[in-house]
Amino acid sequence: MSRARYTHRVTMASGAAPASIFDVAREAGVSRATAARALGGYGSVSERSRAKVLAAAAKLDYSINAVARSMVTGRTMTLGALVADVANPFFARVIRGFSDGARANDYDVILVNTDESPAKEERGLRVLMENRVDGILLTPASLDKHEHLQAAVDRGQAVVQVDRYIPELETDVVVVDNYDAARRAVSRAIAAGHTRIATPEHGGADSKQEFCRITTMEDRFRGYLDAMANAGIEVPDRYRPKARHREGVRDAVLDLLRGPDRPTALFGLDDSFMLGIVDAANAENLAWPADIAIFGFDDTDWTTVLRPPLSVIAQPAYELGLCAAEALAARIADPSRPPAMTTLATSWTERSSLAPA
Amino acid sequence: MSRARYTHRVTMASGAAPASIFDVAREAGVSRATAARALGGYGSVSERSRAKVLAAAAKLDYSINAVARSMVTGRTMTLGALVADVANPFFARVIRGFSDGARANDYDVILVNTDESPAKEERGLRVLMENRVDGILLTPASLDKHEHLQAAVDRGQAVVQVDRYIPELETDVVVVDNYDAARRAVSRAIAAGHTRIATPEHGGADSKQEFCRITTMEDRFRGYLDAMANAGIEVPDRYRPKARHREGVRDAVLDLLRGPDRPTALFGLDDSFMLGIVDAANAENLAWPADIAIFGFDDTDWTTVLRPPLSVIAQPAYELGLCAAEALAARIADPSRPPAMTTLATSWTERSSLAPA
DNA sequence: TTGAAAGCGCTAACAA
DNA sequence: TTGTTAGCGCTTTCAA
Repeated sequence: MSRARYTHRVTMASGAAPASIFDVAREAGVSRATAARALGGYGSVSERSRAKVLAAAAKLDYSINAVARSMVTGRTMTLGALVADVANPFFARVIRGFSDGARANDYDVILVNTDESPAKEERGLRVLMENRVDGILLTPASLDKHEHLQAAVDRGQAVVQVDRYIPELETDVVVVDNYDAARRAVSRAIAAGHTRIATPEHGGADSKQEFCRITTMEDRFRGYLDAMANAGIEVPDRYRPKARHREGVRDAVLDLLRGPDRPTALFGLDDSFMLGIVDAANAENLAWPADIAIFGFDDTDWTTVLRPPLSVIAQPAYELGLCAAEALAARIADPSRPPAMTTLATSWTERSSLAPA
Repeated sequence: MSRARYTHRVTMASGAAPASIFDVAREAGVSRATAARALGGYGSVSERSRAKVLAAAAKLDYSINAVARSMVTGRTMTLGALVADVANPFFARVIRGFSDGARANDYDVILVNTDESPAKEERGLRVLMENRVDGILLTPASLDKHEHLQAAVDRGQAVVQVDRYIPELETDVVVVDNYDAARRAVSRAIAAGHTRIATPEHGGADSKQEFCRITTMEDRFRGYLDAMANAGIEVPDRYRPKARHREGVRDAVLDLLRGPDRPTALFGLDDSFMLGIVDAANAENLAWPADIAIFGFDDTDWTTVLRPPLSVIAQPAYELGLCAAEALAARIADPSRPPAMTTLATSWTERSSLAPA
């Protein structure tokens, strides 16, 4: 019986067990159900009861036990964020947007990093599902390995893919127009007079980690290739070295800059690629745009601190996360609605001239 | 009776309710207790039973319900991160470290942003406590308003303060040696020959948000003042304009650069201050270190992309979060141990010369 | 080694 | 409007 429990509590150290709804009900002189109704704001309660309950709750410093509530409602009011790496500024902004969107819909956010590793992704997914999150934001680690994701979706887990996506997975998707953004930016450079435009491609070996294909990078690269092709410009293989990470890109670009037919423009596929490109230009003592034009993805803080500031494609990272939260909230409310793909617009900000010297 | 429930389930859409430990037990032909012991790896179970249970679990695609487990164990194996803003690269790295440290101790992380607002902090704290997190990482929003934090600590909530702290709160603390780092860096600049060193101070009005004092910024500023005082250099008021955010700092520094007695060096108290300082130097077309020396806090990506790269104080942001997670794990394991303050070392990286022209 | 049964704190169906 | 009661899925005594 409950009595035993309360007798027990008295013998415990102060503050050990927080007041339960039972305590509040007793203090207020009503039943648990009435107390729950008053505190939860559902059902009907008389003004008098409500006042008594609220007073009792305040007196006892009552804090609802969300775990117990989840137990019976079957909903945790929690969303999972399974992203590559919060320390990456882009994902950090996505998560901020997701967090705000979740909050606006009364959800909390559990964060798990995958480091783009399918194995960690699988582990993280399991953890989130064990915690019975109501929905999951996912930036899939790999286009290829995703049986675990398929299994989760098959089980009915609400999932939204963000930034990149696995086409086979029938989930909501929130992305930006990567292909178009890249194609338009490169076309802009071509229109400005460039023909020798190089773009380090995402890929290549890495001792630490297997390579995982990502739609985002592939779409952007396709945009580059198509812009060049549309203009009738051939892209020599050496203008598209495969590289990863700031350092790898730096080295690849250095090779390029020191070799024959030096490109007149460099296009960066994301923030780390841009950093590597600028590193290489700095190392070769090239000024932009006089010696070389630099443009590419992600309008991070630092792009405006350079002299001159870089021309960039800005992604609505925050909105990506915000939309993802809204998509999940909508799907949870109506699981039967067909999966939707939301494509947010990027914006092109031309700062330093793109024209060749 | 349970039977009713299972009859019910059959009529539900496929995949609606995941298998419970009851289902696994039935499938394996053992009791719930035995199934739980086999699955949870506690108590004693015969090899034969264990095998049967594991096989049944695999067959039913069983996923333990962490909510139900928390209900009975009284632990959620979840930690809360109540930080200013994940989108801030510094906090993003702290959170990454925290997340890794949590994972290493089998905890998950719930993330809540406070935007340095005591009101949001209070709300976030309530949410986390309602979710019965086992511990909370906190970057307190304000030195002044913290009754809610005191209440949480009084209730026995495990808390670790990170980056900055409220001395009155008896909790574990993980910070860096802000005062020392600032004092040493400024002393270094003085030794290099500077006397006119200006430092925008954290403060001033903001229409959007009330101002909140933070130990971190105050410690750093004290370090600057003491370094100057120790060298017998007087700091005119105009060398310490109050400012906030990149833009505010930029404007304040512009004033300074355009006025009389232009400083020969600028010290930035954090990443956004550094950005504002560089913005101002760029706007005035000043080159560093020839026209003005720039140095300060946070070794972010972009400080090495400038030409020449900036001299900076690097904070172990990741380790800050990692240590916080360890501190919480230790406190949860032994709530009676006395609160400890961990101070991590910063490192000074001198890149561009600090010497005045 | 196993099983029966109590109960964690809450919600929700039903009855009064 | 209120109270009674039956669970949610799990862990954990206590017996067998």
